[in-house]
Amino acid sequence: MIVEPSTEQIIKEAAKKIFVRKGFAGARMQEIAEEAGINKALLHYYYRSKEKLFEGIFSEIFDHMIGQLKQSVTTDKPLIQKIEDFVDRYISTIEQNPYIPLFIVNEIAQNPDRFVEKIKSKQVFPELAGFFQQMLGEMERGNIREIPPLHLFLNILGLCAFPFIAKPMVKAVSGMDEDTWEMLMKDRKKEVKTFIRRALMA
Amino acid sequence: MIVEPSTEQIIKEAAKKIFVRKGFAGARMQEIAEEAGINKALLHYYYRSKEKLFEGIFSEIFDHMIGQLKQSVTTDKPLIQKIEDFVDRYISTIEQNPYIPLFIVNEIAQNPDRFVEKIKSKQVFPELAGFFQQMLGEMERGNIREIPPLHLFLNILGLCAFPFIAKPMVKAVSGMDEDTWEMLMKDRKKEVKTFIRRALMA
DNA sequence: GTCTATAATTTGATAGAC
DNA sequence: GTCTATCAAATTATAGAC
Repeated sequence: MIVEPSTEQIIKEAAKKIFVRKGFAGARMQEIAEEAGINKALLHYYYRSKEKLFEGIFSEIFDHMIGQLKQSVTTDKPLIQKIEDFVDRYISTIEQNPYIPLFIVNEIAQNPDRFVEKIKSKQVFPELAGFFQQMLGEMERGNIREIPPLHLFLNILGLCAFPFIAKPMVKAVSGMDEDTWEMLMKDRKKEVKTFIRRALMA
Repeated sequence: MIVEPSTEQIIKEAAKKIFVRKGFAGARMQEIAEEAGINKALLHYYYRSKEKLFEGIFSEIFDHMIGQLKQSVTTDKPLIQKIEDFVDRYISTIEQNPYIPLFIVNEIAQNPDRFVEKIKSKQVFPELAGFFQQMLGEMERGNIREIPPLHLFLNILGLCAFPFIAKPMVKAVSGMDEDTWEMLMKDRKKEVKTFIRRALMA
């Protein structure tokens, strides 16, 4: 049974697409309306303002990413496998939404205060603390090499997310075409996992 | 002998500051004028339009970064030392201009075509090709472990740049204050170099 | 060169008919 | 709910005096 999407849903999808590509400052209500196949007035009928529309979109996207992030970290597996699950899941998520990481990082940078409160309520820190404890435990037991957990976490995030954040720059600088890029990314999960494993294993 | 900066130079500095923080779409000519301590009309007197002003700023910043990048890669040193020099230099450069990486990546993402031509003239690819050849050589000789050069290069770039690109997000998510962040970054060069060395050495 | 004042354009938001 | 028409504010750009 196929339900056709409500106007509200159509607007949300259109807004998501435009906001994610152009950012809040660069997005135009007119463009969102066109993308949705309606007019500007209707945008304001459903959402009172550009600000409110954006707020809804951003929350949805951010919650989804945080949710993904938590899932891999919360399981009961041994550290190395947990890290590799994290890499697989995180890169898969990004591959499906390649513009998202740059979008999130950018909007928070533009307006950090707006998000501090929202994020606190997400309670991601306890999960991370557990993850870090597990790292420290493995180091004490000599199973992995010494490295401050936060640096290791930054390394993992960076190895996963950076290529997608920097893709337009890398392609421009190297003159790489889209096919070559895709071939490169096809191996990315494997290469990242190998790189991390080598760095951690004594 | 101290020469006081010309109005043109003052404008350029002000514009750089505002553009880098807000991006092209988010920056306002009024704000740039205020930052420079002049009025909007004078901006248009020296640079014809917002677009032209931005173009000049971006080129200068981008050229500087590419120049830094090339320097470390072009020397005659052994690979591992070349990589470690690169990390030191790159992170130092970023620390002095923490907003630059996100700015560059973002503006290229917004308007890739604008830069393809400009970048080609920079001839960064030959230098990179030499760097990659050196990597392959070291792998053949068994001095470092096997890894596709482009992946290794992405890893190095990501490990250096990502923390600064994601700083606002990381701080927001973890509730970290500025002092703690600075303590973390104080060790960043060392941690990155160690991580890479471990991953490469058999 | 630098300013004030203002034009021209873009853009978010609303009024009101259907 | 959806549209057309229009307003109000913001923003880039220019004219013209000094």
